[in-house]
Amino acid sequence: MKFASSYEPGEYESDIYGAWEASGIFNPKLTTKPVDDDGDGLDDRLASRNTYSMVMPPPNANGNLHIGHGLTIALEDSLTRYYRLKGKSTWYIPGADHAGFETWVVYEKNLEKQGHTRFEYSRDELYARVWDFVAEQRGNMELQLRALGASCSWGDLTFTLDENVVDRVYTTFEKMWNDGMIYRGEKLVNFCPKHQTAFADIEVEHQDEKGTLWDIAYTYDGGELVVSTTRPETLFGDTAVAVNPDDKRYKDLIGKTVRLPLTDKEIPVVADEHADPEYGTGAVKITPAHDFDDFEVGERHNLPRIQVIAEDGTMINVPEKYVGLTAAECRKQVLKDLKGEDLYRGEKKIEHSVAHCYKCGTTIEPMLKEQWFIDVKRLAATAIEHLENDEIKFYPENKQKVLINYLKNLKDWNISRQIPWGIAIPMFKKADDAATDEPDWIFDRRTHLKEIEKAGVKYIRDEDTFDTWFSSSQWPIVCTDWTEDNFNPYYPLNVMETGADILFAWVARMIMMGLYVTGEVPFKEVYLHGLVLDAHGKKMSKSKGNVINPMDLVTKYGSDAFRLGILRGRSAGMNQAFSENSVIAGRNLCNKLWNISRLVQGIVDEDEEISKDVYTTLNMGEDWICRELNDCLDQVEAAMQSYRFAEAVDVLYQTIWDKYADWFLESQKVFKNVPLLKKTLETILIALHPFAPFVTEAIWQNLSWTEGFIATANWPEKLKYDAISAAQFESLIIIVSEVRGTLQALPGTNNSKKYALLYDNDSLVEDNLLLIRTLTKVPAINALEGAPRGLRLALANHELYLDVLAEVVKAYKDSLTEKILAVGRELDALNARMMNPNYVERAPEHLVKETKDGIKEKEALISRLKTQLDLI
RNA sequence: GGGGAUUUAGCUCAGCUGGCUAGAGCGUACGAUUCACAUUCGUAAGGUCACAGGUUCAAGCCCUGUAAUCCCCACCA
Repeated sequence: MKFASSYEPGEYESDIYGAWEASGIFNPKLTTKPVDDDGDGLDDRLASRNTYSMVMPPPNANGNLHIGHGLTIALEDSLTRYYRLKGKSTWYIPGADHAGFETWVVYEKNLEKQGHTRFEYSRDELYARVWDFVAEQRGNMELQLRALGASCSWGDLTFTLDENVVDRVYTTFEKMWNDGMIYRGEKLVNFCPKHQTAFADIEVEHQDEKGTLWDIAYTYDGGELVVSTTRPETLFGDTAVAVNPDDKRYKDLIGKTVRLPLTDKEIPVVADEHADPEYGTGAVKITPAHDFDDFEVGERHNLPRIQVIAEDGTMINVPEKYVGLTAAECRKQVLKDLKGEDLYRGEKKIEHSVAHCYKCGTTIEPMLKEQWFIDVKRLAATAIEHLENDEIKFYPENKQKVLINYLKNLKDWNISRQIPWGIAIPMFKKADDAATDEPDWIFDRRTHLKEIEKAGVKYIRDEDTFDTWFSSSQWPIVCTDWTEDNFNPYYPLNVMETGADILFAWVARMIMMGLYVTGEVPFKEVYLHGLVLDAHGKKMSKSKGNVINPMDLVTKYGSDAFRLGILRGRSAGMNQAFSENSVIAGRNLCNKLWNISRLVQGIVDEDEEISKDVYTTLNMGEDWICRELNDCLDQVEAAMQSYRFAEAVDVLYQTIWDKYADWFLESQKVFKNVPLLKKTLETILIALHPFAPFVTEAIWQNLSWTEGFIATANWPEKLKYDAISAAQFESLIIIVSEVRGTLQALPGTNNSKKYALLYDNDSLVEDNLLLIRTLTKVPAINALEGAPRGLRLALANHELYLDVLAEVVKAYKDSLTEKILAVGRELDALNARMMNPNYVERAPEHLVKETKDGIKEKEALISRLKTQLDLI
């Protein structure tokens, strides 16, 4: 016997994955290069284009997968496998991320542990070291993807630092440079003093904190202007004081100057909307080099920018006594000195939000730096145009609007990072001593060289690297091997599946860059998943100790169980709870399916004649299951079409368990239809395969009559059945359920063994005596002779009695009365509906008819129940 | 300040274009059991669909308002 009594995933999963991978079935059938086998000069692929493509959001190359990856793979692989069964040339392209900043942080910590710092090495040395570090750690993640069943095309795995990625990034950058979309600007950037790098706006986290607002007097002849600030230490960088133009209090001061405290400087008073008359004193000190708003005020009024805090967080360009102090020390000293000079005018506690480094939590210091920026106006405008044109369908739908809203307010994109671990920015600066007419900066791909020479002029490499999102934004282009001069059947991607949290950081940028490079949107649909929360809906975090490791669950319950479990109760864009229980439910389904197969194989084995392959339906249970399976296939297909994964899994669960096993297979213990058993089992196995690939394949390989891999089977065709016969089985289900329910409700235990069933004038029952007896377990079913006796069942169109003594019926009286009342209430509701002339007139005809039929049925039922009650 | 969500059974969630007599899993209660499966089988209890109005023959679903919870963006001198 090939089938053990329970399914042990650990015994099958890795072998199955190995066999799949070795067979090459995960590779796309169509190439990305032109094919002309028939020699007609036309690309043959155009005719046979039937593709389904998707890229995997690349997990960190040297990390481990977390629960979010588990969900990602469950979603993406289900789609991939579904469309593969549907006959598409599927291409699920795996990736690995160099995870610029993340990896750098880990590496730098490592370096520090060994007593070194980044400053001891050149950028090239650091890059080489991190490369080795990553290479050492690499591979785990890829094994874990396999364990989760990801049916991706491994030969096409793209690492974000691969040569072709860098190539594409440089090509795009060059195009943008030539198009004048790249500029070098001295701007304020979010700078983390600990990590010594700049961040994009999107990478900083704001937190509400308590702070102090100090009032400081800026004097002038004949008075003083009191300003409010949370950062007194930056006053040395003040180049103006702003007041609101409508603020009557300060009207006369506009255009005059005031004395900058603790210095002998005079700074102007300017009128600017930025000053809010309601806040503080209504007068704001302007420090363009250390505050984002002040920077803008400075631009409007052409104010100088004086940097007073250096990258290491100490004071520069300040009076002698403050130089070299840390910002915090300087603040203390300044406050003390202000008090000493009687310029301190009080303080109050406030709450304000402060930017922090998302990795280390250090307060972000806005820092004046020369950086590379992308002018996003054109990119954003084009993206908005295509989005408003509905060229990309979003799941959930509302994200389309959210994205457009974001793009409308997008600021220029800082793409420089001061981290060695990344793609070098291919820009070179003219050496200082080269006084020629040549441009200051030139583009060149030779980033492996520290300096280059062009037309006799020496240029020195910019040491910065690209923001990871700049290269990631071209991921669909790179992964599908898209080129300018070649038709590509896999671009645009059919779908982009990723986390809702990176809608702005990644999805927005892929759309902008995809359009810029290829002129087409990079994908047709976007599915965004939310966070996986713990069982109580709380965010998982190490500090809370509620982190669930997907691989632990895979080991414990199997890969399929994990996939089924994590898809359950999940819908697009929502943060949703997850617990081991749902994985257990998934495990149970796998085991159920295993045992279903075990039973079917057993019946097939006993079959004496070699059965025909062609099935026919011979009795109503068989017609019924065909109808139900067709219905199930319809629902699964509809669900997959609109990314309702949980619903697809749910429908399959119900169909397999409650319909196939509980009713159809039970009925097959009476009538055995071997060809149909084979056919229907194949149907449910294939339909479940996208979600539970391993157990379905394990069964497929163990069954005696199946061939090849289920992973490349054809999606099942609809089954043929007789509709009337199928409907009759529905009646039989109602009869059996009523018998079971009534037997349970009767006093005593083991009732099903005690009481026989009596029927009168009922062909459905008469024709199915054995089946009903098997399903209800009653000892006998007899034709009623003479007057009715026993307990009449509350069924509309059947004359069925349980052969029980009068006293047992009496004990059942209360239940009977209750039942009559319940049916009465339902009848009243239906009658009320029919009494409403508007309903009869305006509701669709079929509903009115349904209501009428319902009334008749309930009336008949009540009269029968009443007769029964009268007999007692 | 701007934007986006959520609120349905004890818990976690479905309920797509209004037709609902509101579903599932888990949990609970009761019962079963050599003969595919205790990772099992059967039966049942459990809901003012957050609240208040409105539209409609008909509202969990649409509209208006309220409350609670959450997220994102901007601002906070």
